[in-house]
Amino acid sequence: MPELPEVETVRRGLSEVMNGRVLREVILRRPDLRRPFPENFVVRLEGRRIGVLSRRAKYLIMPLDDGWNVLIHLGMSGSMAIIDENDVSGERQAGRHDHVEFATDGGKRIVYRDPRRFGLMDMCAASDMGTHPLLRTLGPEPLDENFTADVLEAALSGRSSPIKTVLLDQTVVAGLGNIYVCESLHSAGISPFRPAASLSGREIERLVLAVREVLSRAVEAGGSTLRDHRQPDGTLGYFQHMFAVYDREGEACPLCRDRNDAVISRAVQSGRSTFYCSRHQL
DNA sequence: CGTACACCCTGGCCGC
DNA sequence: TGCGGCCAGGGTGTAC
Repeated sequence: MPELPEVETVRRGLSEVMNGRVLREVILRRPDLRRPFPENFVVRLEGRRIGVLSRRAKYLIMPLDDGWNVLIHLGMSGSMAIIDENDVSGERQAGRHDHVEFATDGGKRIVYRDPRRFGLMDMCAASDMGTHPLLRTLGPEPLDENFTADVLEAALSGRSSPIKTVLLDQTVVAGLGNIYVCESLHSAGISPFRPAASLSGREIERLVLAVREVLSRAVEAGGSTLRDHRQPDGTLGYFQHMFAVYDREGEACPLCRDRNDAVISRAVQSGRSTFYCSRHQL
């Protein structure tokens, strides 16, 4: 579930209760997620003051006042819940998939849930952000200025794999997942099956614009659900969003409204579902 | 190096 | 209601 817009939404929600706060207590309920937690994780966090939360690709970055950063990846099923300690007065019991808790000096408890445990947490010195193994190979941020048609064209050149697959490669562009790749290609009118290197300069320009548009609209949608619809249990990261093609096999293509024969198709590429409109994605 | 695929893990849904 | 099979938004390791 969590791709760039969802992680960004989580970051914004957590910022309100974590930025500038001291970590009063950290609880680990198991030794690992997808990989083990860093050595002495709890001790290295407790008592530290948090700086300003940021994000790189699908990683949440929590800077500490001793020059270390905590890296958090939500994997496929991770989410964060904000709990007000005054509301529950210690009677809350941890759910089966509540693996980590961060309690702050502001009276909030942030709970990391991840049923499938494909997420991870790691630590990285602020000076190593450019060299850390998890961050080093990441491509450009799609919403940054340096994600340009020229940069994408260079990354696509020499790649014979389908454009769908290549856009999922985090070294090409960082933060897209299966949903937003489908949405972006649909919006740009480009077939997911095209060899990446076969895209023309004009198509690549369209694709860059589409990626930007699709992602920023999703971030906006996340922001509004954050404001208007904070869930009762405080869960962040799951918000309703209307997709044009994703999971809409058999429905009419919203970009081909004049044609009642234009229907969303589903195919499997590299073992993952692709949703597309064969009429206008060429 | 680029590509294809199995795999990590749990839960939800569908058909029988 | 129970059960097997299939599916899921991510990333990595391995083999070719």
